[in-house]
Amino acid sequence: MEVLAAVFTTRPRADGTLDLDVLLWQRAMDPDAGRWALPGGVVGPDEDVDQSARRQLADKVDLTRVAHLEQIGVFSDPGRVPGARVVATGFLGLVPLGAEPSLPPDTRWHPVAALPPTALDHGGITGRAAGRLRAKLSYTNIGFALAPAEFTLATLRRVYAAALGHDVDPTNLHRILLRRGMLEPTGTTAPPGPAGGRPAALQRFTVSELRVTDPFAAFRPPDRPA
Amino acid sequence: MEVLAAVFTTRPRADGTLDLDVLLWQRAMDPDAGRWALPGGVVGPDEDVDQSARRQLADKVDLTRVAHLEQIGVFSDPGRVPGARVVATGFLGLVPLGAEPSLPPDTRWHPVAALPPTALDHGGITGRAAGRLRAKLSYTNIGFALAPAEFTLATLRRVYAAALGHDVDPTNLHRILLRRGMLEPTGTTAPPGPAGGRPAALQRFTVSELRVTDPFAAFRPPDRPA
DNA sequence: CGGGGTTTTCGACTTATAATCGAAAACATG
DNA sequence: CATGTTTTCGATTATAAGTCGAAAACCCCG
Repeated sequence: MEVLAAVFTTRPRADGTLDLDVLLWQRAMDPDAGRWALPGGVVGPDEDVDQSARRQLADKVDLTRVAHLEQIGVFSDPGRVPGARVVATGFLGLVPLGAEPSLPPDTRWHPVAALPPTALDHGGITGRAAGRLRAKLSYTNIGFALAPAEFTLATLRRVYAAALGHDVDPTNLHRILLRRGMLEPTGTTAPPGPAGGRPAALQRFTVSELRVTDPFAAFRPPDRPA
Repeated sequence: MEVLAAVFTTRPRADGTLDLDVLLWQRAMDPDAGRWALPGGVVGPDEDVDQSARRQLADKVDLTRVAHLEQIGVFSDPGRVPGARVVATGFLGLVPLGAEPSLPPDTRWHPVAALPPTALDHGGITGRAAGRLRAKLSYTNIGFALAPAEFTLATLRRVYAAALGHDVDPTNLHRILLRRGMLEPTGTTAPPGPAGGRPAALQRFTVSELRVTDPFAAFRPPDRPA
């Protein structure tokens, strides 16, 4: 029994936009030596898989500030690794923008849109994790785990755009997150950029743990509060 | 490594409404002798957990017509069972209304709303599975796995009401499922009940595998098709 | 065979939420 | 202080869901 974590963050690109990256380390030994793998390892006898995933990230890639970590599924194909059968629990992890830890050698962030050759089934696990992230961005407050503690709406827009893979409308983003009570202004403003312009109000997420908004109010009972 | 499946179906109650039930068997041996447990068992060396769950259901409770089966998570607390640590993968299974198989002795359907004393952590797993079912009813076509092949809108309403735990509006149910392209009329009608009344048009789900409707179109890019 | 009772179906309206657009606000620079 | 830039927000439109009630289509009974 092992755990494998696809840890994502967004990192600045040259053109000012952000890129969705996943943390991978390059295998030195066979099988799949030279290919890139997800961090993880064997689950200890006195920990559950969630604790184990946290521990492995701290131990192996010095990653202690994972803002969110959740199971995405069990990968148990008998042939997923050569030799004896190893069952893996896959995780989705998120690190806020700008909170990247110093990485050990052989460990690097890679753009999810252009993965290097991946080891074993780690590419598939990464894809599943990215899909889960994209889905949850639209009906949960999971953005808190990708955004910095305080941020401008323009920054949040770039974070969402990077994770979703398409541009988002800033008016909608603001109004929807406000309506759901996920966002609130800090009261302070960020200094304007080099080109001037109105200074942006700093925002924060109201809660820093996963909250689900009713995906659909559909079929709602007559008397239930909205 | 074991699998445990919370298999649900809806069954008629005396008052004409439906009840959401889960399949449990009564343990004869310790630990937790006499308490009720989820069907499942140890994963074999040449099968993955999904195949294993299907096999166990077929072998142990003669359940071959599970219309839907999906992972809901890994349960790995070192103390979840006495003795050596056993990691379990939990599953949500669904059986259509009226498709109940003949059950082995010691195996019975129990109302989810009033579970008998459950073994180990099986009550918690059942709760998680029920929550997943309720969530997916509102943004997927998962109803196909609870409804018969053909059904009237009134029946579907009762199925949804049982699974969700609250009444649903038939007009909304119809219009929403139609709009999403999940439902279509068969062209035939069901005979009216003993009290007469307009005969109901028979309906069916258009697809019989899980389809997710965009939970939110939120943040949609300007040019993406709806 | 026509009226009253029953159930289903659907149109019409209201409300809630999201998408789009553009103008106003608030700053920097020359 | 005029001009350019970025942010913010109000106004409008579009889409989806919730609510209501009437019409449709059947039964039974007198």
